[in-house]
Amino acid sequence: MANMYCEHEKEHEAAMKRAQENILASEDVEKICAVFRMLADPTRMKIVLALMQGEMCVYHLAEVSNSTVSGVSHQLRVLRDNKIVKAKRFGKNVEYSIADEHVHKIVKIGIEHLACTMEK
Amino acid sequence: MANMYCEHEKEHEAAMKRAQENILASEDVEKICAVFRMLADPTRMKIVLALMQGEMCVYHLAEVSNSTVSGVSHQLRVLRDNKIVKAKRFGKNVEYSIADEHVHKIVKIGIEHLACTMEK
DNA sequence: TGAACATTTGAATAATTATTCAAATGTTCA
DNA sequence: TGAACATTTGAATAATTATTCAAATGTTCA
Repeated sequence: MANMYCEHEKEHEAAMKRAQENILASEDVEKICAVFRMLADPTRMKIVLALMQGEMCVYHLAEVSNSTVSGVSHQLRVLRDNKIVKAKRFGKNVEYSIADEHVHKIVKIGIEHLACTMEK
Repeated sequence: MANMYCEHEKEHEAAMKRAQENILASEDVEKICAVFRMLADPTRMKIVLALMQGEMCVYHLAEVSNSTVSGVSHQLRVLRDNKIVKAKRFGKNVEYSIADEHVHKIVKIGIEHLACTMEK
């Protein structure tokens, strides 16, 4: 075969086709990113890691994440908007919790991945 | 019990303790975030989604992600630095692939989570 | 009702980061 | 060696976003 771009051109182009037919073609890429973007900030990650241990109110989350109540509340808003956490009011307090089981799974695998890459 | 902060104070403080004893106390929070930060950008996510279908060189990745070769190369560098992808040179070309199985898992669960939250 | 407390919100500021363009580096092959 | 091509790199610019402070809203209880 003359004029090859690279040694594995056939396989690469087949993979490209699969990728284009797949989710990549859709407008969902931005939405998938948004899920991970929620976990990409230290304050939000601390909030999520804390809530993985149990439900908590805003004041406690501020303390545990070494942040201010206002700052945590801003981040809780975006976490709520992106369905990472959910809120329930109890009187003057609002109790936050992890929105669904996928969040637990994702974070756990992220930690596993990190552990793996560090031990090498 | 007089002077309660909130109805579930006991449970919340227990969860706080667990969180503080846990990973939260360590300096690893930033490192965990870094893993997710890699998946939080559309260009990088397109690269990763493409590579999940098979190995590819830079030129193909630029095409499939609707980006420039230079832009993709910049992103490939940070993906490599964070152990999300790995590179292997074949003559003039560099073939990229997903670094390990955790990356596949994380992205798949992210997509599942999205699907779940959308159908509600 | 109004005082006390918990949470949320908006606007401003500072910091982070993706993209772009030009130039450099690596590799093959005649 | 040097021409051709693939990839990488550095610096500059533009855009995104976390944090902060002040003010607003929600809720309880005397």
